Amino acid sequence: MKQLTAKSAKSETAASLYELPGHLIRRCHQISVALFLQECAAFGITPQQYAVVRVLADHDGVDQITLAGLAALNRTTVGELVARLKEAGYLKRVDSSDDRRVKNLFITKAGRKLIDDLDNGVLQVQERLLEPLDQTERKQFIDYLARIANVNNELSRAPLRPPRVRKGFASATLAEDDVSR
Amino acid sequence: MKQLTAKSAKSETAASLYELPGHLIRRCHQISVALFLQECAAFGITPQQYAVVRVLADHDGVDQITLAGLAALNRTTVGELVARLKEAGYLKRVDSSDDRRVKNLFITKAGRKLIDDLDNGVLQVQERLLEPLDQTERKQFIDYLARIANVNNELSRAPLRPPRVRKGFASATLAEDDVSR
DNA sequence: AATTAATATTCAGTGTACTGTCGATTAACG
DNA sequence: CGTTAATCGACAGTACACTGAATATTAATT
Repeated sequence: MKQLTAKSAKSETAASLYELPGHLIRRCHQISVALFLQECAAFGITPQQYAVVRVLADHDGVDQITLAGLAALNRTTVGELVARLKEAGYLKRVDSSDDRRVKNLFITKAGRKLIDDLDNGVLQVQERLLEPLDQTERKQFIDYLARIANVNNELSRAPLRPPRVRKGFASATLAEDDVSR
Repeated sequence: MKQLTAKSAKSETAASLYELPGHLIRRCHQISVALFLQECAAFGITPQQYAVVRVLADHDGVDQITLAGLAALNRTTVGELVARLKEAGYLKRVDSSDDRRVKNLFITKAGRKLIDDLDNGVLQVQERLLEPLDQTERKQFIDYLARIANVNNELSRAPLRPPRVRKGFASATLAEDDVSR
């Protein structure tokens, strides 16, 4: 038995492209990136590069795969980002002595300074992005985003991953809890 | 006079990376893309390619720049997408007789069939994406996204643009109004 | 009509975002 | 302890997402 709703009518396209969440999310992402680049133009840094350095500030010494998980980026993408950030002097790569496959990544002083310098700018970007919403709506919006991102995390091709606890390392940062929520 | 809030304390970083709307939007975008690719794997099509064909279905015969505006994509990106979609047989490119700079783009029967075939899949993608939210929240979320995208539209590096009314063309589709809202 | 300005497309270059595969190395298993 | 499995990083390949400049052409201005 056919449903007699509007959607079952053959020629009627489901919803306007301009109302599809996927399309809207892409546009919001474009705007977010544009605002970041504009705000941080003086530093010649991208949002993804910022995320990588920022993660490193809290998890100094991790390997690239772990870093990718913590930044929700693909391993190959992180490899390229790391190469550029190393070139720019914001991080260092050191061959691990424990595991000859691994390259440990360490934030430099310039990297820490970058995070400090960008702190206000990053906040302002978020402010400008959310300007169309009032305070209550902003909280809700962020909550919705977080729920969608976290509940569907494993559906992503580059999911967020907490750092694996490694052999003799007593994890200095209480990472596990921090990431998942 | 210094404010004595937490934020003025030097070492305290403003907000967790994982709570920044920009970062969350990127992760939601990743998930949205992953879901689309998975759902439409049989057709070998990406969300952006879908958007382009979809726009063309409503604005057959437009030039690339107009198409870029209607899909909120960069002109160069659209050029590449068009090349691939032409190769795949979903659209045709015809040199304009009016203006020798212009290449008019036309959707093919295969293109229209694609849109039809993908209709249900696209709806299911949105459904799965928004699953963490209840019906009321979904409406709100979409409204928030639309407001952020539309109010900040001009801040994007690839803003949404209604089609310019061209010389002797009585625009068949009521485009203007459709796009802005 | 000649100069200037604007527009459509393309090209070269950079950066993000993956997949699939490979070599080197380490961990797990029997 | 030796085979197998898993893991880290790199490479090749594809697609999206831009910027800035060049080319060709049309529109606007003097």
